[in-house]
Amino acid sequence: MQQKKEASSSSSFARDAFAGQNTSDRPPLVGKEIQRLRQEHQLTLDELASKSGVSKSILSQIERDHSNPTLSTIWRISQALKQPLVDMLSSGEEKPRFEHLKVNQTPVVSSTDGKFVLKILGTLGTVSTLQWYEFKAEEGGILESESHGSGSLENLTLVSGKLLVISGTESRELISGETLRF
Amino acid sequence: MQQKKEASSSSSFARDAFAGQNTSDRPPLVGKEIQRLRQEHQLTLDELASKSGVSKSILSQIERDHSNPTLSTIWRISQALKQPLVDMLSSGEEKPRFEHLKVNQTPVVSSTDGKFVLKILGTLGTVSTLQWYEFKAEEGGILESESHGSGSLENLTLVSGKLLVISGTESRELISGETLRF
DNA sequence: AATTTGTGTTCAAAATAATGAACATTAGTT
DNA sequence: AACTAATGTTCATTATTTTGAACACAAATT
Repeated sequence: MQQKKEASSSSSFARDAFAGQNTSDRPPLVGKEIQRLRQEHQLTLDELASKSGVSKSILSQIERDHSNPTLSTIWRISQALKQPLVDMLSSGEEKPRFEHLKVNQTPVVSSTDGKFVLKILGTLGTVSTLQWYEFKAEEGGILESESHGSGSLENLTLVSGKLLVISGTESRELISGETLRF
Repeated sequence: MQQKKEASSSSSFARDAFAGQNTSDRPPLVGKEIQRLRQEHQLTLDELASKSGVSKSILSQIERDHSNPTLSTIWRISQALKQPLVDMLSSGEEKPRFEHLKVNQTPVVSSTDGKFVLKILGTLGTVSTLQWYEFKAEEGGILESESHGSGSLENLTLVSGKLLVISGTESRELISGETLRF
């Protein structure tokens, strides 16, 4: 065998699931992330356990990275937290770099009648496929937008008021505070 | 226990790793994808086994979805195939055209003193590394957040008011309409 | 055709992930 | 403080993943 973890002396599971590996070779540590998500959803271990069908004892261990979960386990947890599975696999530490856009540096597009304002809040540096807008409209304001390309995904959150969104043949009406992804 | 797979009659592993689950609740089937990648790299099971440190027997089972791999196992395979772990899991993920979050379905975190409210507006399906929040605070409200993972980038736009952002040792003060990326 | 060689599958044993119950710990009440 | 309720951790057991060796099968070589 390639690289064997030392046999545990007496307890039935390894104290640290990934004890013998160095930092760069280590599988993603999902514990912190899962715990964060669970707490954001205001769930206890018991509640998440019954929602996900995963026992709370193993949830506890996974959150503290004392166990090396199975794909189906991670999946069931992600389902219960309504979180794409992939999201839980990012971890590590961050090295923040600031980029501060002042008000007058923010590009603005507005209609001739002034019924709406679209602020281009930016494209994220590394993720060039992501764009970020603020959109304000007066009563009856209409914005017709080009298709943003096949496979593009829009995430629209309405801060206040009412909004009718039409995409192709489908349409939805949003009220204040709702989010539409399409 | 929630839902038990029937005990296998004699062999030591389940015939189908996810036998008892219906289609929509099924964890992503990584087998096909792994097999495809292995063949693209022109590796035999033996070769991938020695590259990844995962035994060829389990590789065989995983490729045919007869086993439910562990996170570290998937990780070691993805490393050997020089493939982002995430790509092997995303194949089975589904993404509805519209996803409409009603106000009361939006998870909310609020401080005990009620001085701030954080809404989890969602994670974009395809760009799974993106999360989206709405944050409201009263005068003096403080939110302390965990690290969001290595290489993560935050894009914060202040709709109104004033906000002091502290990350590690650095800090910035924002006024209404400004955007901070870090 | 028989033999070797390469490749994938199955077997029995070992390691460990998952479970439910008991225990520990914290927070809230009397 | 003592008691209770709520939440998280550890324990003993069970279920299943993982392993290395043996097996089966196919393709190539003699």
